[in-house]
Amino acid sequence: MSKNLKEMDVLRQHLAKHQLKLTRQRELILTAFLRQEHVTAETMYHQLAKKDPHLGLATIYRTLNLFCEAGIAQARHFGTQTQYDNISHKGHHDHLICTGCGTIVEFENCEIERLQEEVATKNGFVIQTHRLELYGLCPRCRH
Amino acid sequence: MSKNLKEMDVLRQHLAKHQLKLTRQRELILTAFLRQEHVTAETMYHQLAKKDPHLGLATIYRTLNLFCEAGIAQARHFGTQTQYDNISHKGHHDHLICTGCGTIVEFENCEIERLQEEVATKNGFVIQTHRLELYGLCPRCRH
DNA sequence: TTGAAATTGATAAGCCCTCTCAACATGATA
DNA sequence: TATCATGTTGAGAGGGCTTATCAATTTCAA
Repeated sequence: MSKNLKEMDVLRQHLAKHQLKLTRQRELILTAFLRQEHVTAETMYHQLAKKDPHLGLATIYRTLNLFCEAGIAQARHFGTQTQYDNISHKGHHDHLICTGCGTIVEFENCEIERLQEEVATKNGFVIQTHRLELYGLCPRCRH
Repeated sequence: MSKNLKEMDVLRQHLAKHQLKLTRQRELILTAFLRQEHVTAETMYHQLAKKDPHLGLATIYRTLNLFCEAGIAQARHFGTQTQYDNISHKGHHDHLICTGCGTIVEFENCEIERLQEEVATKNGFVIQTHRLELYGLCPRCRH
């Protein structure tokens, strides 16, 4: 609960800073978004159809993109679709993605993160964010 | 030269194994593909228009996807387009991307690759490919 | 050389996402 | 609290990129 409030505040601040408004739809979508690790606009569209049958798909896309700008979500292209990851609820994590069944396993590896910083520094870059995806076959799809 | 022959052999073997045929277009596209680091289907379409004005865009897409299946190329979604990377000509590389000016710096880091394998193994996965992108500010954009 | 089977080119179709715009909601202001 | 300028929404049209369709053509094993 308190976590949701925290995210809601991040959103509120972002909205205030850009002369945007907090709408019923944005609250609804944020609440549902925070309950999950990754979502697709399409997925949320179906999930939320029960709570608000008139919620439009365009609004979901717009709102998820808004979350990205606010630093609450992160867009990731997977296959032909865009996945929106919840990056603020818990620490950053990377993905192991099964090319067979689409299963996504999350992982964190400090050592890799440290090496990334090293590479960035060596090139004079300051990292803001990163994305690491390992594609392969999960145990079940390996035969 | 000998390298191109090597790739051509990889393709030939893949074709033979799947009852596919080596066509003039496939040779043409492979030769052009091997000369570059990353390409877009659209890019190749324009490049090859001079050599073969009737070469269709669909054929290029089909052929690049074929190269992916043969292990010669690797598809990567970048923005709204698909980039096809030449992964066999030289080693795999990752990207440092400047969020300020869009500059892309390539890098390789064996240690990171090794740790990725470790993570995959720990989760029972067999990695086929991966993608690592570090987003941040380049030296010039840091003020 | 022949012919079954794969491939091509042109374009239609499909998918995912964004744009458009009239109707509506929000929230700063009085 | 009422007003109203401005942002937002929903529905569908539009758009960019990629794949499917299919008749004509090419490949290659026999």
